[in-house]
Amino acid sequence: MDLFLSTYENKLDAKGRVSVPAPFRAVLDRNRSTLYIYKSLTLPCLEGCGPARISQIVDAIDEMDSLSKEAEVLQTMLFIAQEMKIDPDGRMLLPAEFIAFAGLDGLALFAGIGRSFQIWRPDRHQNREKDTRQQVSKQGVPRLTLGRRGAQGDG
Amino acid sequence: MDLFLSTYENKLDAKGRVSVPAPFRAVLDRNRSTLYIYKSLTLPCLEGCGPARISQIVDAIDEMDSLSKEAEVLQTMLFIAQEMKIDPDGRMLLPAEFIAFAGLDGLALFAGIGRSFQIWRPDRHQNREKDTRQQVSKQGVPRLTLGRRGAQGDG
DNA sequence: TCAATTCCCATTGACCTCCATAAATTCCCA
DNA sequence: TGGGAATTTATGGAGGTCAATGGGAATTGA
Repeated sequence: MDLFLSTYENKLDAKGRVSVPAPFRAVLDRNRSTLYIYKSLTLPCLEGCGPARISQIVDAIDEMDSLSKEAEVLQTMLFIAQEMKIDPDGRMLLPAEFIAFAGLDGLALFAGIGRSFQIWRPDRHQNREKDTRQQVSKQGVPRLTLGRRGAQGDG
Repeated sequence: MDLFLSTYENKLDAKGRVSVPAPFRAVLDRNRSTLYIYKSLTLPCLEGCGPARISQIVDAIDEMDSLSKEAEVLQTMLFIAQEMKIDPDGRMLLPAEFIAFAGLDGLALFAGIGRSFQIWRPDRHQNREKDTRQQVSKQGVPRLTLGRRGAQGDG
């Protein structure tokens, strides 16, 4: 199974170019997938995904009342998403608006979270892990039910 | 996957000409599709799509009582739609009525929302993203049935 | 003939590709 | 097991290409 995992910290040059971590590129190449980046609706970071996730959103919109609040949220996800072209050296060009939104300043931290990944300003991400550990020590961890769901063909 | 995504802001000149964003043209060209523009029935913006979307509307009308109010609404979408010619430089000529309807004044913001796109006066559109983020912070993101095995590996 | 539209050309600037270097990792062989 | 070579990756810079845009000429139609 193809997954985005681990974290990588790469430099963001003055033009807004940043290398997509090679392991992430490998996942995309394997599926001949294009890469979509959008500003998170809930966190101060960027998110990246492949076409499958985009298709889900489009299909979901067609199923619902296109004037509902829910549909509008999903439509927002579409028009804030951008298709990224990866150059021959494995870099993508982040629009200035995205850089500003995530507060990136010369560094970009890629955090793989399974079927998608996030791009953080490194120091913000550090706080995030710390905060999570604090919360866990207070409230414990969520239930993690590793049912047979995950057992289906992974290879 | 042929979809309209992301946003682009182009200039509208004194003749009413505006460049159709190259990625949108690519989608239309790939399907040898003509472009249709019409005034939104519900929002102060224009909408654009290819023949496939028009066909969906036509089919929907055929399914319903042709004398019903609902059919009349959908028929309205059809007779206000105009086929756009795209000149050799990738521009279309917006009718004065369309420009006035959307309140365009020298700028046109194209917002891709999947199988269609919208054309907004930029300042009107800015509020939409902001409103959506407020909505999300209150209500959360709509459920996207992350279908079992929606995993083509990249989502 | 006038007005509106379509086509053509030139300019600008953003984007993409190419090249070159440096660092890190992997591979190979002793 | 260790060291060195080869490959891969990350990064910086420069140039070519293409999209966007403005202006004007040619065409069309009333």
